[in-house]
Amino acid sequence: MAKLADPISVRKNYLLSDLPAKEFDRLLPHLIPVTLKLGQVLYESGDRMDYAYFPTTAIVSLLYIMENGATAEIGVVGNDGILGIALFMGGDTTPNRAVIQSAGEGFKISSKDLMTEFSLGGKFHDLLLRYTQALITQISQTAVCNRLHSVEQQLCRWLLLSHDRLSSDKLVMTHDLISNMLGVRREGVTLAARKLSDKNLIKNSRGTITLLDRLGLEQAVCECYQVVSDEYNRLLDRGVARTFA
Amino acid sequence: MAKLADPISVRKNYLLSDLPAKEFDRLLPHLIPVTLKLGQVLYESGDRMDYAYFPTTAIVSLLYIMENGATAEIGVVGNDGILGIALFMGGDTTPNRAVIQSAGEGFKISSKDLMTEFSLGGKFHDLLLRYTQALITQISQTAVCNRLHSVEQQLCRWLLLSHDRLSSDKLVMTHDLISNMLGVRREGVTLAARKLSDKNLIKNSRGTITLLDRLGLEQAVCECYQVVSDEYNRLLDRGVARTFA
DNA sequence: AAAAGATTGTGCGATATCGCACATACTAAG
DNA sequence: CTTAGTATGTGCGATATCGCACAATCTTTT
Repeated sequence: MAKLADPISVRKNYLLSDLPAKEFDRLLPHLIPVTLKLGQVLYESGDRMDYAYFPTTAIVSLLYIMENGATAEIGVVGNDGILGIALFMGGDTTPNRAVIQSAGEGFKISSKDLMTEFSLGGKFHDLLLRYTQALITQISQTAVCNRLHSVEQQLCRWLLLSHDRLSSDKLVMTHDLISNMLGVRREGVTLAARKLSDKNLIKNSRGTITLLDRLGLEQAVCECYQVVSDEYNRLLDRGVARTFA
Repeated sequence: MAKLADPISVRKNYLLSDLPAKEFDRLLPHLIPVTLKLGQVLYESGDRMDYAYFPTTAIVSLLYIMENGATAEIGVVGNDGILGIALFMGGDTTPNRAVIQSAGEGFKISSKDLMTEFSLGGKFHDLLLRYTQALITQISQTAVCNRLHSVEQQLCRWLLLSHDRLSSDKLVMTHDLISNMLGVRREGVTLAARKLSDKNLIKNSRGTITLLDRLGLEQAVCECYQVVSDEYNRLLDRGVARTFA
C-alpha cells in the first residue's frame, strides 16, 4: 500500500485546502504526487482523461492547436484549480491540450476516484463547479481581450495571471513560448516585453522575465485582468491576486 | 393556479426534451412561457439572476461590455441550451450581458425551482453540466477565432451558429448589430458580408441576411465552427448542425 | 577557446483592421 | 409624396500586426 500524500503539500492547492476535514481525509488516500516538467503534456486534444490534476507549484496552460499548427491559450490553471474539468462535467475529453507552462509539483487522482467523491454532492462537488464557473470567466475574458486589446496589454495580463499562480517573481519563459500562448508572433512579444522593460515594470533576460513592479503592471494592464481576478475571489472566496513579494 | 406550459412547445428546447418523463413532469409546472423581443436584456452584467431561461425559438447572445462601451460576444444560446448557468454552477451572477439576438419564445423558471431539480442529481443535473461543457468549448473557440481568423471567417462562423439555432434561413439582423457581436467595425461586417454575397453564399438586404448556400458557408468557414458543432453533438448526443432547409 | 545552438533584436514591405467622413439607398411616418 | 430616420456603401489615411530575413548576443557543449 502506498503511503499517504503529504497533507501539507496537498493543501497548497486551494481547491483541496478549502475542503472540510471529512472530505479532505476521504480524498487524501487517492492523491498521487507528481512532478510536472516544463513542456510536459498532460492531455492531448481529444485524449481520454484517465487522471485529473491538482497543481500545487506548477502552472498549466490550456492551449488550442489549429490545423495549421498555430496555437492560442484559452486559460491558465495553477494551485487555484484543477485540470480535467471535462471528467466531472461529463465529457471525458476536451478539444484542448494541457501543457506545463511552469515546472513544479502537483497531485493526480484517477477519474474514477474523482467521480466517486464528486457524486457525493458535498463541498467538493460545489467547489469544483464554482471553480469551473471562474474558469469560464477567464476563458470569456481571453476571448474579449483577444478581440479588443493590444499585444502589450495582453502580455501584461498574461504575466499577472502567471504571477498570481507562482511563488516567485521570476518567470522562466522564452518570448517564443509566450508568443505561442498569446497566439502572436515572437517578435511581437519581444517588442511588448521591451516596452514594459522601458517602463521598469519587468526585467528581460535570456529565458527569464522578472517582475519588478507588480502595481505598475496592474495599472498598465487592461480591465480584463481585474474582472477575472475579482471573479475568482468572489466565487472561491479567496485572493488569487498577490501583492508584490 | 396558472395552467401548465404546453409540453409540445417546451420540448422545442433540447435540454428539456431530452429529460426522462419523470423529471420532465416534475419541471413542467415550474416553466413559465415568455416572449423574448429583439434587443431585450435578460441579464445585465453582475445582476442577480432570479430566473433561468430555456429558449425555444429565440436566440440569445452572451456579450461582454468593456468600460469604454465596446462589446464582444462570447457565446450564443438557442433552443440547444439554457441561460443562467451561473445559478447551478454556484455564482448567482456573471460579468456578462445576455441579450436577445433573434426574437422568439422560451420558458423561464425561478432559480429556486431550478436548483431544487438540479440538486436531485438526476439526468437534469447531468444534462446541464454537459451543456455547460459544450458552452465552454464554444467560448474557447471564440477566443481562438478572435485571435487567429479574419472577420470574413468569423462572420461565416457566426452566421452558421445562428442558423443552427433558427428554423429559418433569414436572419433579421443589421450589420451594425453583428459588428457589436463580433467586436469589429460596422464597415468590416458590410465588407465581409459583401464578399460572401459575391460568392452567392448569402443575400444581403436591408436589415436581413438570407443564407443561400449553407454547404458553401461550411466550406468557407474556419475550422472553429466544426469543432464546436462536433462537441455539441458528442456531448449532447444530437445534431445541432442543420442541413440547408 | 572554439563551435554550435538557442534566444533576442532589428528592419522592411505586406496586409488587415481601424476611425472617421460622407454619399447613397431603403423604409416608415406624417 | 415628402421627409426624417435608419441602413448600407465607399474612400482614405493611420495603426497594429504579420511574415520573413538576418544580425547580434548569450549559453552550452566539445
